[in-house]
Amino acid sequence: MTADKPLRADAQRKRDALLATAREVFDAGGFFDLRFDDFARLAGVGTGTLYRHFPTREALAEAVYHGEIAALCDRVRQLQAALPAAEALATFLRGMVDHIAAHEGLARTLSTLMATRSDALAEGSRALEQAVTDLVAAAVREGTVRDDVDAGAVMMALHGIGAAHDRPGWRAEADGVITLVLDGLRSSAAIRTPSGRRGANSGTASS
Amino acid sequence: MTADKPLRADAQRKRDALLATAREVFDAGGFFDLRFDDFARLAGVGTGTLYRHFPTREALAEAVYHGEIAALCDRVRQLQAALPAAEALATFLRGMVDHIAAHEGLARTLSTLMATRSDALAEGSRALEQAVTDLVAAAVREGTVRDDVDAGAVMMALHGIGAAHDRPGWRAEADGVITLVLDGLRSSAAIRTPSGRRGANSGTASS
DNA sequence: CAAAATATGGAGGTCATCTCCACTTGTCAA
DNA sequence: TTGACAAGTGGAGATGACCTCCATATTTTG
Repeated sequence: MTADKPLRADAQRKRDALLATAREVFDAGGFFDLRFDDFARLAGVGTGTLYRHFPTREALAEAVYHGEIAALCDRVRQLQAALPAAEALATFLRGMVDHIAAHEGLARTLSTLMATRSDALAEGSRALEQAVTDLVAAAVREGTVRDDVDAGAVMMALHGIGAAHDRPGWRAEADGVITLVLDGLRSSAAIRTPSGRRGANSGTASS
Repeated sequence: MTADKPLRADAQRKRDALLATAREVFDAGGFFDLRFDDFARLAGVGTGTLYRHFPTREALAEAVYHGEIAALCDRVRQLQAALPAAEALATFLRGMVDHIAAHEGLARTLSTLMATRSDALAEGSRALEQAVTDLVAAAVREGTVRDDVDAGAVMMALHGIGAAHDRPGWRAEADGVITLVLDGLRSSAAIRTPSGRRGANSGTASS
């Protein structure tokens, strides 16, 4: 995937400068308010160079995002190694809320990107999704989590939390979502609903 | 809120044309791929007229969105009148997934708007949020739903479903989220977790 | 019917995005 | 070290979307 092309020394330096500046702006949340050209100047490179390294805004974002994802994946694996799966999952999800809370700008930027151009970003976040899926699968094997709900649902809920981060009562609501998801995931909940499969299509709210 | 100004006959006709076209493009999901000027031509009006009626893309979207929201609010109230609150809530949430599935383009457009410019849209969706909040409150009074989780959490989960609508296994995952939320909302789940308040800050995933 | 009020539409200004290429910088073999 | 070729740079300017402005057209009213 990452075919390391021997990049020229000079080029590497510029690229790093771009990436460093991007990270700053990204985290400050002003990623979309800044003219792309000015962004180049801010990083101390010419527009041409900026476009050479990152053809689009999204490409740049994706590069920054990549490191972030890697760190989160590491954390998932650390937790999985240290705790029972169900607990690891709970801790990770709670920690995710803290993390998003601590990096508001980043969350904002990411959700915007997700909504507009999901192609590259969705691809990049696949790794995190895989890690979470593994964790959920482990919890299912433990018997502490129901097996009739896809791990993707957890990602979806997480996505909702990130995307809605500018709501007034965000923190409380985000904690609420996590609580609902975790309690909903307990196997006993599945037992309490023995009918199993739930109908997919029913009354539709016509517009 | 909607102070009806006596609009000139001609103006009303143009406005309707704009709105009708908007709804089509909106539903087709091409709302952001279409040049705003071309949009005017498509509706058979001049650019000036377009901008007179809807100063920004968002304003136009908001106008379309408004009707949608009203319909959903109606549905919430109908269900609440016809069923026990907990059941009404479940039916509404399941129905929402059907609805989003049936209007993919609209869901896509809305989530994009939410992410980019939440001001007007968030304001417009307040009505729906209020209706859902009422419904949850009724279920809490019934005793069929826990009282320690904000109704906003449900909206957040819903938001996540809408925003992630282009995932491969969307339908199954969306149903999964709803299942988790509904099972998580059962009062008994709260009883099973008697410690009550959950810590807000713990280990953070440093980046 | 005339005139006053209201609305139209599209030509053109403004500004962010992106391309292109003359020039600079790095690399490598001799 | 040096020359020469490859690799990269940067910013001037083309492109094209967004929005404003106002001379003209359409309604409404007295």
